[in-house]
Amino acid sequence: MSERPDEAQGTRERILSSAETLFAECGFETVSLRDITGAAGANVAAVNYHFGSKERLIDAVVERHVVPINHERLKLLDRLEVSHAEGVIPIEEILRAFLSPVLRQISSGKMSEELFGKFMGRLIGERGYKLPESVRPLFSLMARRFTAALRESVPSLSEEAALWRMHFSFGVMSNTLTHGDTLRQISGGRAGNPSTGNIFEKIIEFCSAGIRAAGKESDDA
Amino acid sequence: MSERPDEAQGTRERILSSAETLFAECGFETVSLRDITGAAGANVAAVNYHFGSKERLIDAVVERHVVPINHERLKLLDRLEVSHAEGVIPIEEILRAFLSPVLRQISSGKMSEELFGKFMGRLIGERGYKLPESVRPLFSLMARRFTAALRESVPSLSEEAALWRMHFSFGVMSNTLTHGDTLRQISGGRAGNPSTGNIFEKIIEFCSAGIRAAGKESDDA
DNA sequence: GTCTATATGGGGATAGAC
DNA sequence: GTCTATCCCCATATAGAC
Repeated sequence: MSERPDEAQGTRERILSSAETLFAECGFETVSLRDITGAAGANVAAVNYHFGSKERLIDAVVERHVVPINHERLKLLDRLEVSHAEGVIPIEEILRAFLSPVLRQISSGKMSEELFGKFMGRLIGERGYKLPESVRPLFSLMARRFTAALRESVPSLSEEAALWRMHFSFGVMSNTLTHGDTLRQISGGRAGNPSTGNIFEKIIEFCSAGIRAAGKESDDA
Repeated sequence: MSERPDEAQGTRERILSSAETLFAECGFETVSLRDITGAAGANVAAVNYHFGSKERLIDAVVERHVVPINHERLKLLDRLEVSHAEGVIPIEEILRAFLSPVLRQISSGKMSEELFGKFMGRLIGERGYKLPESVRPLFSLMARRFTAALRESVPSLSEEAALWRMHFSFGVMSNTLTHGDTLRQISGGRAGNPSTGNIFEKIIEFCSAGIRAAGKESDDA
């Protein structure tokens, strides 16, 4: 807040920036502080000076992307609820509010598309890494808000079903971001080469139908 | 084939078994050979004697589970094609052929349910690890066979759409296996506590509808 | 705030005794 | 086939000069 934009911040930001690139590329555990500081033109000790430990550097990188994206998601959902105050919000729109902030981050050019995909997938998928405490409540809030929106859109959905189907949609996005290229490999080119925006539309089509599916309303164990 | 089931195999098997448990729990990169041999009551050198390197130990663990599961999938699909020779196979059945071998492995008791889920999810999701050469062709074959089956079931599907929707279904399964418990955490218990079989039925419901979705048949970039 | 130098620990791999 | 002992590399973290 009250920092000057001089060299002091410069190093911190350069470390943060190199770290996010390398983490996306190779994972949190694989990348060493030496890799990071080497790429940032800084020194190993600088990391511990600015962040305290590798662990907290990871937290900083994660927060920097996760927090704004989730706030953006909530803001978009707010707007949808205002603009559809008198009717139901189509599922497609709800999913779009959920997915497009990721697209925006990519388009903003702060991170390459491939890199960002890897980063998000890793963030979701890497075990042994726990999300920083600071972002957990945000995730819970997101789950509540989006689930509620889905249920207004599809009244037949139970809360449980809505939660699981939201989770499934999350899985589709996560896995596709991380492994879209795997499909191209094993399919031998028959999967085409759609743009990111195009893939997101495919995802929205698929998940909307999945969420609308008439459930057997299977009971729990 | 021509090995005796004596002590020689004993160590090898114990290493394999401990390795798969630990890999499932903590990931391939995180777990050290010392962790593995410690748990197996064996020695570090034994790994290199039996497998040559950590890399090839990983390959051995992976093959042991991936190959039988995928053969099972293909066998089930074969049967479906025979039993529905005169009509179309419902998508639900195709997905079931795809998912149930995983369930079966879990039920067989060789590995705990949670562990196996984590292992499969990790196998699919962990970057930086390449599937052993020996299983890649099997994956390609799977993609071809299951995509073809889907297209016969839903003739309006383009090959590209079928591949992507198969991939999406894969993502749902993978993410759910790895992170089903995450949902329970962030939802504060409102997601219920369904059994594995129950979750798989939810997945089949969701993905069947997604695969059937009327596509805008969006063109590529 | 940033560096060099170093402490400390753990990793994979292997030589060689048994 | 299995063990001990050891090699060598690289990791994180920190102390202390500038």
